[in-house]
Amino acid sequence: MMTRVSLKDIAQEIGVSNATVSLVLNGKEKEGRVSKELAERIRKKAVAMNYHPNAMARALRMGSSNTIGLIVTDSSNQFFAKLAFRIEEYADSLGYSVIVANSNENDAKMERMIQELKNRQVDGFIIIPTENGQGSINNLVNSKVPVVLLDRYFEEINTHHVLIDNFKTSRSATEFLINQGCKRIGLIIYKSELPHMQERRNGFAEALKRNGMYVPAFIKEINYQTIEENIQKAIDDLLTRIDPVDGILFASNSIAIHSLKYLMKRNINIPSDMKVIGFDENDAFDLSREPIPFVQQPIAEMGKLSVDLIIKQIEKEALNPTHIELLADLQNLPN
Amino acid sequence: MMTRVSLKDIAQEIGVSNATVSLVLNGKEKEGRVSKELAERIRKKAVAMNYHPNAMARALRMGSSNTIGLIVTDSSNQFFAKLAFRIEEYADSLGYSVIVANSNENDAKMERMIQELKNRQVDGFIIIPTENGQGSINNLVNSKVPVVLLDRYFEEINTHHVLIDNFKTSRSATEFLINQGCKRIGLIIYKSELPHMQERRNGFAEALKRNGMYVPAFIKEINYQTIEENIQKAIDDLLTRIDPVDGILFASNSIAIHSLKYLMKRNINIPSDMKVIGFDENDAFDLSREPIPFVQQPIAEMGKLSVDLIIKQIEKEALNPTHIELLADLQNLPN
DNA sequence: TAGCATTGCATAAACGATTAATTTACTATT
DNA sequence: AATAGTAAATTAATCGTTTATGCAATGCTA
Repeated sequence: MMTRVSLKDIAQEIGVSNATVSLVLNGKEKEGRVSKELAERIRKKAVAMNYHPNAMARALRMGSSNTIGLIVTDSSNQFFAKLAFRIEEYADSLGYSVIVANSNENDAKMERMIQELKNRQVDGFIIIPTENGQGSINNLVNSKVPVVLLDRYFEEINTHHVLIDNFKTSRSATEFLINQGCKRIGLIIYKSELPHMQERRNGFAEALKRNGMYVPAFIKEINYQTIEENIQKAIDDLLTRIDPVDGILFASNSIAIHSLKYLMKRNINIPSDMKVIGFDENDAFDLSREPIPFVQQPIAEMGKLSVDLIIKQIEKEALNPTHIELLADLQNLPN
Repeated sequence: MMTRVSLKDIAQEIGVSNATVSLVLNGKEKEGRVSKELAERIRKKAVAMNYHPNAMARALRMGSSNTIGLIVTDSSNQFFAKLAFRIEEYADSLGYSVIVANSNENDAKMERMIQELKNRQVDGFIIIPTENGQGSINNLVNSKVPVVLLDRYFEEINTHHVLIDNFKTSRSATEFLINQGCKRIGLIIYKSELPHMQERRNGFAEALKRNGMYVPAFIKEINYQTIEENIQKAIDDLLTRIDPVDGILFASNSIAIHSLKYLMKRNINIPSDMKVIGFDENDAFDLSREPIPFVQQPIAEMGKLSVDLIIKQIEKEALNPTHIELLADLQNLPN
């Protein structure tokens, strides 16, 4: 590996101190009072020698790295993948790099990733927290590390967060099914104490109660780790009742995908036999027999807002916890 | 931001030099000859003080960071997203971190990302190169930076690469369509000089020639940047001929998705009106009216092999360029 | 022409780790 | 008792930056 060009190399070539070179290359020649001609010579030399600053050395010295740590639960999930992509894209345009880590919905791994990213001197975190990751997040917030929670949050932790209004969104998704003529509507949702899931659940319940259609047994809670079996069982349950459901709301992207696969396997026709609506966009929703209606979260905007929030914290220090709740559209609705 | 605990802090607390602390925490107490009791005290203290080494300082001093730079063209594409996920997962199990960057199929951005990752002292690169990124890759290889090309490669650059046998795979995908009874088979493929695309094209042609069915006009080349319009035009062309095609091979994941959406819009029924086969898995393939046959690349294995290759280079230096070509299965075939 | 400000640059410490070289204090050997 | 050997630690240099401080030389003022 060819040895890299350092400040010192430029300094030696020109015959000045590396302090001078550093000042010039950081545009501080005014304050540093370096003569125009010398500054110009240094800049030329830097380009000629193909100099690039060592980000590690700089981060070490400065105590900051112009880097944002992003922790998602599963970067291979299309929703999070797009979110990560947008975040990287926008942060890049503002001169920040992003390091993405996966928690796999595992609290311990999230904690480990936080530590790893801290070791890498990231200036702040955008995090999609895991179910019981409250402690880890709390530690971050208490130690004044810039944090933005994304897509999910904790009631007890008063920090910045960006997400959609899950209650309203879920309610209107449910209302959509009602308007489609469904009489018995089921919900497949993660068993989770996280408020964003609770709100999806509550929004669902609210819509049904308003219409006198609320049946607790139609709500099926499943585990992330055993999603496939749980979904099959849930659907079997919902279908083999005396009063089988005629509509289902899927409370997440993965739930929707797995459910649709199983419904297909069971030869249930959508929407003639069963009407459904899912969360978060997926190519599959557009390509199924009939387009599958879904809740489209404003991914680019969520990404942009969380980057803005994290950078504000990084650069200004003081900022009152901002809670952003965006509206989500329903897509692929039948006309 | 609470100030982090450093080696020096531990050293001061215990009243020894930081050299001693460093030796102990790196398990070099034997060579450094530190007494058992002191070593134990140091270790205890480190845990008690919640010490975590500063990765930047270490990287700066050591000249390496235990980090792999991964450059993909689009991390929001399901194929690359899963690849990245597997790579991160496996590298993590070996004690390496991965930093993922996007090139957006843009040569200049790839070059910029290479530079950024270099600045971050990554120890090696796994890269899915862009169309004209040959120069950038060549520079890396020439300066002895560990590199593994993934999914694509360049004829002229003799470096490590991991990909599938695109010729054979494409040929058998085409043969599948032939066996399904297709008489006029089209191909939608990126206009690209990259050998992996050429091979997909050649494999396609080979299968047709063998069966006396080769018609150059059935091959439609499209641009990545204007994929949507190009695909629509390509499909329109293929369908409005005097001899319209009755089967299409899609040479990439995104091509397949866009094409399927358009075919659906045009009300072409698959597989009754038209038989197709795509590349790379996608949830959408399983959920469409009829499951869409596709070439399933061995993603986990590709990821694992490229990580192994890059780490071997990082740790051993000398290693003859290894060219790995894996076999890919056809999935979702009708029985 | 002494005094003072300004210009133009160099010096050196610091960030947090690693490690070769050195020092110190014993113990063992002859 | 002198010497050598070893165990246990310290010292100090180093990685590549940034930046506060120092120090000449020059210009300006009175």
